[in-house]
Amino acid sequence: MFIELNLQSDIPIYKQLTDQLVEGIASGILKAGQPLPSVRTLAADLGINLHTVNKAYQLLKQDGFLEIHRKQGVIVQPGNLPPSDQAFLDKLERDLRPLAAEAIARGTSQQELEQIIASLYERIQNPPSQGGASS
Amino acid sequence: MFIELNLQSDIPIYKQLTDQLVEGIASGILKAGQPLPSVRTLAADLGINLHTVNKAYQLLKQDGFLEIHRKQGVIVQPGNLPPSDQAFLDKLERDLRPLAAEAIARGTSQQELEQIIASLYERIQNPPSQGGASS
Amino acid sequence: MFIELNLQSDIPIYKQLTDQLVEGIASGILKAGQPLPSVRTLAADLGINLHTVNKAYQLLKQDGFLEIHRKQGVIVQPGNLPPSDQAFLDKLERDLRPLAAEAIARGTSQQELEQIIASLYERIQNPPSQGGASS
Amino acid sequence: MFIELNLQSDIPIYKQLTDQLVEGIASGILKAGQPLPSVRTLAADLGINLHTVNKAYQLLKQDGFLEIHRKQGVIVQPGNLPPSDQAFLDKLERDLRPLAAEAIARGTSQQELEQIIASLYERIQNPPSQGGASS
DNA sequence: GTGGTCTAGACCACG
DNA sequence: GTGGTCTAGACCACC
Repeated sequence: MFIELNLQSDIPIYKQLTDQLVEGIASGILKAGQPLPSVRTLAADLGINLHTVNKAYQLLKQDGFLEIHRKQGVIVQPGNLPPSDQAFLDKLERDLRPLAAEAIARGTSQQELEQIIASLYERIQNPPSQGGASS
Repeated sequence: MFIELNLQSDIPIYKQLTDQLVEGIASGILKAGQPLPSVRTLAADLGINLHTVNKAYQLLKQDGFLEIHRKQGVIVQPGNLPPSDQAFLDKLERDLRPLAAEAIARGTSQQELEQIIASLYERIQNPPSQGGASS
Repeated sequence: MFIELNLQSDIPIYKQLTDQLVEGIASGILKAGQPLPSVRTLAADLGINLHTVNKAYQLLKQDGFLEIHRKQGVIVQPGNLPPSDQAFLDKLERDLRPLAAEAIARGTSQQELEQIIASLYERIQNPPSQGGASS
Repeated sequence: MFIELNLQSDIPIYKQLTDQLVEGIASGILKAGQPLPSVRTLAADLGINLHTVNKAYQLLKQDGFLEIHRKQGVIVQPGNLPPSDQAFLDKLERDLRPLAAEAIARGTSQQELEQIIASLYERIQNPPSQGGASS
């Protein structure tokens, strides 16, 4: 797996895990229907607690990014990924609001912020490990 | 004060407080040098504990948004607000990354996200209570 | 632990704690990566409140002397300790200034003062409990 | 007066006052027997509370740096200034200890610290406003 | 009156 | 069991 955890970070491990799995889906590294390691396997690989992996998987299942089957194991949502509906856009705005407010208070221009967004879109959609590997 | 807390939210109260105070500064509702309520007063107004208000004030002091004085109480940083330096932009990017990743995974276009940013900039910089109120 | 508090002193308890922990790090008694007692354990050991210990730990974390983890607890900064940069030397000078001024006013010679410094360096770097204990 | 207060500082005003008066004595700017402004005058000059000046004067009187007379007002100790006795050297060491410990922990060399001391001795004993005014 | 410090005891998130 | 958060109530330093 491409997962890299920082156990010293202030960000909870399960959050790092969900974030990177979602980014894997966003980038196409994880494709629809693709199986993911079992809870035990991934926990062992990453050297973390089994419950932590399970929590991450359950959260992603709730959000519709994964399907969890007793026998088949865990697979990336093969049907429709959760949509960009109004509820999501509202949540996005709530999350962005304090970031935008601090940016404004510090004098960061709207352009600077949008440039960061653009840079992230570019890099997430074209991850380094796939560059020129498409042929 | 214009602060509105949701005591049931899973966002810590002190975080809601700091966020809204920063937004107040960003919007110009809180002006440089302006005094803020004492920890006790604000705590009483908001129906929360004085230590929670104090924690929020201390964090904003650390970040350079407030000055705290023995007698004078708390005032909005009258000198230079913290700048939009590279360290801040880096932190901004780290915070934005998982949001952008989920947006991409859900099919939110870069334009939609930038529109939310634009909307936030507009609304934070021109808060309702100040919009053209002079006419 | 080697911590000794004077609860009657006018020096805040959390300050006594941070001072002694920093001295422990300076002396090598506390080694990089070494775990420290949990806030509850240390508070109980020292007969003080857990919040007081927590405050000391948080301050040392801010300064880069400690890392605080959810499960693992608190450990001495295993990476780079905070450096002796210009900002620190400036702060040191600001703190030393009133001490030097009073020393001069009382007729303490520069040599006497430097001798105290030398003595402190010697004793902190070679604490009693480690002095040649290998023979 | 040469006193400069920073009302925004974390250092209590009375402490800034005593520090600067002691430094004035150390530097020779304030000479033995020299009268100091009355509590009211100095408070008015500095724009601070009368009680704050009074507290500073009382502390310096306790330490033997000033004499306070009902009619004559306040004068710099005309007799013997407080000596550099063992009690003072002990206090100096107690105050220096946490500074030295942090310096060691950060890798500041003993030479660097002594250089700061030397620089302070030099500058306090030869204040800018007296440079070349001795002839 | 202000903030600074300390205590006591509670509940929750994390792993 | 760990730290994180919140509450409640107290005393002190500063001005």
